[in-house]
Amino acid sequence: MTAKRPKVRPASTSADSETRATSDHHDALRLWLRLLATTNLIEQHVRRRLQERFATTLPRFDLMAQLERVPEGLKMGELSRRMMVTGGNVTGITDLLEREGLVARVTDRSDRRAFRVRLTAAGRRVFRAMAKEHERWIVAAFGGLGEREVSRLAALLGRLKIHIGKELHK
Amino acid sequence: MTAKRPKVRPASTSADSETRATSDHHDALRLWLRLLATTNLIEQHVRRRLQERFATTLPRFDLMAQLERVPEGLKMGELSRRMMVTGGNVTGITDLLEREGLVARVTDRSDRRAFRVRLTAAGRRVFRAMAKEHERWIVAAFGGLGEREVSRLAALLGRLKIHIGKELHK
DNA sequence: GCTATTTATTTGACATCTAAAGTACATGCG
DNA sequence: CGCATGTACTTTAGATGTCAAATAAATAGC
Repeated sequence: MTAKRPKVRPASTSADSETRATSDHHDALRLWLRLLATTNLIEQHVRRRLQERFATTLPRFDLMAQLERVPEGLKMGELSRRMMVTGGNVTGITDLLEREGLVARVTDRSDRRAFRVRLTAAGRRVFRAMAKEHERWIVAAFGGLGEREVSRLAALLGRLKIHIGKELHK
Repeated sequence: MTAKRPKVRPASTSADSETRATSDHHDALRLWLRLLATTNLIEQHVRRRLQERFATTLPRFDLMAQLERVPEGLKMGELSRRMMVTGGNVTGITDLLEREGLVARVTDRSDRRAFRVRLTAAGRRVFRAMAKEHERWIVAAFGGLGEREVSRLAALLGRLKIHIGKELHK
């Protein structure tokens, strides 16, 4: 494992399994902090721009993004599942978007408890403009990486995500 | 830009700049969504465990982690900077931790506007227990990756982070 | 020494979030 | 039919977050 690259490790000389485990721990922690920091950096960037350019927020953008792919609209529960947030949360965001006239709650004929949330014409128009810029921001954010690196990063994250999925049920 | 690496791309045959640009865009977007999803998965996992095992939250854990390294304590502003959150936010979290007896506000003799926030003895004890488990969770989360992959991922994220830093000022 | 500005923190108003309780409708089953 | 249970959403309470305004103390400049 350490064989391939006989890198100097400044802090620890010994290579017994005890020490090894410990530095692996620190590696994992450091990696986690870096992953978190990087993601947050991009996320904050996107939030700020959404605010500056469109006076809106990430959760609203996300909700609209879900709706844009489904012209008939989605039920609250469906939105909640797709966005991986609580129902109460979806209620709140939908309220605000409705107040802004970007989405509408349409009563569901087959189930009077439920309704479909859909983008309004204005909502669709606004979303398309936002999505276009949003994509530019993301492309710029990842512009420092070459095509090779992008696919490597995607592959590593893919493996990580799958492992976490299994880990989660313990 | 694209000139440097005339790599073959399995999915798309045409290689004119228009098509290239478009699929790069989608690659970047997909990568971003995966990065976000992976990070959130781990983060939610940690939050849930902190709640179950210690009836606490990630921001409180983070604040205590900052304090643990500095026995003399840190001023609110310093905490705010290190945690990369607003001052108002730090005020709130500190209030709660103080209410729980885990940190204490100590008046600063040299500046009557400020004070130092420090871990109490109980806070230090509790934090050490949490940190120990926290590290185990993280190690387990990244357990699917080998040492090689960990350092590759760290390197890629490092590059990304640096690029974003520059991008942010535009 | 005194005012103008800056710095440290708190407060207040809002937007997200979650978890848990409440409401209203749907559905299964005797 | 008529109730028991389940489902779809909303509501409420509490913790995070942000930004902007309010306080209070330190410091700069004249």
